[in-house]
Amino acid sequence: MGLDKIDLSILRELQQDSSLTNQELADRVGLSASPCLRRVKALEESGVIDKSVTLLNQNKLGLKLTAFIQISMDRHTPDRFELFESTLESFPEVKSCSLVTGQSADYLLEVVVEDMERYQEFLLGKLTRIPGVTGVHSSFLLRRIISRTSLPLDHLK
Amino acid sequence: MGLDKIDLSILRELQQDSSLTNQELADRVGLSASPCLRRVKALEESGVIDKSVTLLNQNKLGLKLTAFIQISMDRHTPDRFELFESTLESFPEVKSCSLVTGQSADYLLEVVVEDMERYQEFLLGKLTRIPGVTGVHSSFLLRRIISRTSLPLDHLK
DNA sequence: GGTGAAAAGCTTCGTGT
DNA sequence: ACACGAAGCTTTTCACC
Repeated sequence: MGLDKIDLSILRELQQDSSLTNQELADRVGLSASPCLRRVKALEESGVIDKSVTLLNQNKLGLKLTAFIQISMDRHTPDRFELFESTLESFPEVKSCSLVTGQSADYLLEVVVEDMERYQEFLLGKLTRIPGVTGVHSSFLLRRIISRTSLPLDHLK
Repeated sequence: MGLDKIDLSILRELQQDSSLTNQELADRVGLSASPCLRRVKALEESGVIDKSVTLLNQNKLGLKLTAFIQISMDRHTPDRFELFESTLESFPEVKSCSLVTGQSADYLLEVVVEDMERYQEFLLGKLTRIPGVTGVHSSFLLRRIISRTSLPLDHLK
């Protein structure tokens, strides 16, 4: 699964704009249409390309509050984790949830809601009601400095 | 900027797959091609739709380590922040960087690298060399439970 | 919101470098 | 492996209803 310069160039372009036509993409990476399409298909086939999605503007949708929540559990047993994770799946407010290492927390969540009132409802009405959740530490997004959907291809050999 | 049922339905579909043809999208939301395209264009025009991007598979690219880093600064002065933020922009390892509230940290970073050795290089060679960076607390991703590129449209009126 | 026709883009060949 | 070109098809983009 060796990726050459051109493959990386294709990935870089598509990471920034998946709505490019094959012709435009071919021009940008210095190829003609057919080999370009071949490469894209191969990248999809190999799984390097996962999928293409449309990103929405949170603020325009009225979702103005982003919170990062660190959560610790009382016991580290499989049933605790399973219940927590399956419950979280049903909460639309949860943008991401990661099991992480560390003494201070077990899970790291990113939650998106309309305002502080909704956040409070989420915290008290949903999150802290899950059995096993003991520590909850919230911090709120003030300003997004960097948000790359792109992966760092530059420092790959 | 009122979004009706159909608009939300369009956004839901595109958030999951931006490679849908207009025809397929129209079928899914129960519209014919032209009004469907009209709505999509309007959503782009209004800025609700930001852009479309291709997502890559981190592991297949050899980027196997994700770290969450909490950073605190010695002083909260504009020049400190500006230098930190502009320096971070040049680090390809940084997937996201957010200025956040809280006593324990000022910034929250998500960093993606190939392995622990690269991470160490990033931490010692790059991050901690930025003036003003005092506290650095890392935790590492064990397992991704939820990762939605989608925003929660379900609980919008 | 729907229809239909023209324009543009994509796919898949084959041939040649 | 890539470039080129043409046929056949789907999609997009307009008019207009």
